[in-house]
Amino acid sequence: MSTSEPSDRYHHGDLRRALVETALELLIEGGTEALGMRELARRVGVSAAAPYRHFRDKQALIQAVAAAGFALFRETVDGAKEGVAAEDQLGAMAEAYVQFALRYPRLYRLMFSSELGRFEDKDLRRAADAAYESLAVAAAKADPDSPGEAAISAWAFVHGLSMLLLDEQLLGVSAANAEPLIRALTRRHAQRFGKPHPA
Amino acid sequence: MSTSEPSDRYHHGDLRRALVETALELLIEGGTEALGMRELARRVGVSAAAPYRHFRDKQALIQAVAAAGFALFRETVDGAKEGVAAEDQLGAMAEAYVQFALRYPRLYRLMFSSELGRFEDKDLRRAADAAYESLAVAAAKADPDSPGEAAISAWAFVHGLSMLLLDEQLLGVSAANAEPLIRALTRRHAQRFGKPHPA
DNA sequence: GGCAGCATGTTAACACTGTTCTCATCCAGA
DNA sequence: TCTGGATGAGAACAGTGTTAACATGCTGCC
Repeated sequence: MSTSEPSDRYHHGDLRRALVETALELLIEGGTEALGMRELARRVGVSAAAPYRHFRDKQALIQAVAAAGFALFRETVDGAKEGVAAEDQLGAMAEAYVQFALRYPRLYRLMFSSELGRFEDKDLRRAADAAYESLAVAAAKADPDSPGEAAISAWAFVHGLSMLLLDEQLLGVSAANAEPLIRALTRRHAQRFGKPHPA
Repeated sequence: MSTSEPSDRYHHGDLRRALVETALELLIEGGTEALGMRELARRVGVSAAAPYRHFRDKQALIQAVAAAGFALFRETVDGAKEGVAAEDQLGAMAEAYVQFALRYPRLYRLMFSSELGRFEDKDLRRAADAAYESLAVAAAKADPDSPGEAAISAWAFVHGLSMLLLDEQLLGVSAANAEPLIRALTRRHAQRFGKPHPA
């Protein structure tokens, strides 16, 4: 909010950061529809053309926002394993993953909605891969026999579950009262894939 | 393509259907960016205002497109279980599910991307639920002990896997050569959740 | 058969958007 | 101190979604 608002100088001082921060707020509140270049410039208190000194495109701006989202995301998921017994870490992280999606639904959607060309923007790609890694290593540790498949499976599961909850596709389960279900499902999944193959 | 193109009359004849069909093509080819009211009208050979006689909004048009997508989706997934042994049906459907997502990535994204207000449009909601059902009953059959959880788990898994493949988030796995992996993962998942609890 | 009414089309306009010019202002280093 | 480059403003352009007012064609009623 009030990181730095000098506001009446000709040069803003740190426009690029201000743009990304405000864009993030705009996105979180109003979704991708509410995130427009002009509206953004208005909020920051700057002319409509100014952002183009810092971002080639609207798309470039969006990529930066998504990258910021991935950083926050990574912190959250990674932090969830602190002080947790090794065998429960995967479950804890999975839970944190889904809860992040539920807390910032529109941001989460943007991060994975992409026609934001995740392939061309290196920063974005790195941020996304980093987030993937933190869950992948936990999954691999839990199922050393087939670490690759375990990672994919875990990631797919939490990602899919998050999307379903966001869409309220799960009959009778609203995002509000979903916590117990999340707990049960993520733990159950982690357990099944965690234990060595059951013969 | 050539269902009916009279083209030079003042009244089109069946504009609504033509709009949805063309919008679907437009979406499949160019993604949600390429799907604009004016461009759509142009393609159909009609004035820019004409679509508004049949759809209140751009959003309403998009909802109709998504509903059509869900219908096609459902046919595909449902059809995959024909002539397959009962115990393999869930796996076959899961495979068909992911392959649909890979064949029509932009359509699939739209169907689940929604800020298309899946809650307000009854037709769309029904179409989506119908698609959900067909996989859910197969999952429930495979794991009668906890049919609810099994359904959610299966759905989440295939949905998440689809999204990951679309994003090329899976390192080294491009959509092109993904088929063996899909086979292995879906079968493995179906099996694990299919067999009654181990231990 | 002729005619009213309604559904469906058109044209013109509005407000808004992303984007790009050109010009103004500030700041940093020679 | 002065100059050049980075960063801002302002005006303009093409394109968009949407609406209002008008035109056309089809259908059912006398």
